[in-house]
Amino acid sequence: MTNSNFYQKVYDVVSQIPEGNVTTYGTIAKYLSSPQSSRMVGWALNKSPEDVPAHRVVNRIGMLSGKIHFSGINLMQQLLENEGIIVENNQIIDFENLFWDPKKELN
DNA sequence: CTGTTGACTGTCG
DNA sequence: GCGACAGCCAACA
Repeated sequence: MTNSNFYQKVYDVVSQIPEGNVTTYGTIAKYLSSPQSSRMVGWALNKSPEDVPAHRVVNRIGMLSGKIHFSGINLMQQLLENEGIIVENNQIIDFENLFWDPKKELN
């Protein structure tokens, strides 16, 4: 990481999320610098390239808060279910078990 | 340049 | 347990 590009780091971390796992905006923000920048993560993902699996990133309660930004309303849920993640009522089931911590995995 | 908004989170009542 | 308020920073009108 030559330059501390917040956006680039977000893309980098999100891209490394294993299939079938999810994380939260706050966790990524905290891993990068400050938890307050969680909104910036969302903003970054708004402009995120298709290479970034933004559908694996949800809010702290495991709810698909960003699904409305996807082309289809259930596209995000479909993608998650396709990876083996159970989603119901826009909320990830067994979220804590599927949670992926970059600070723990990437160290 | 000023003001509002946003894929969030934590704290307070 | 739930609703409301504040903080943070960047993009957009």
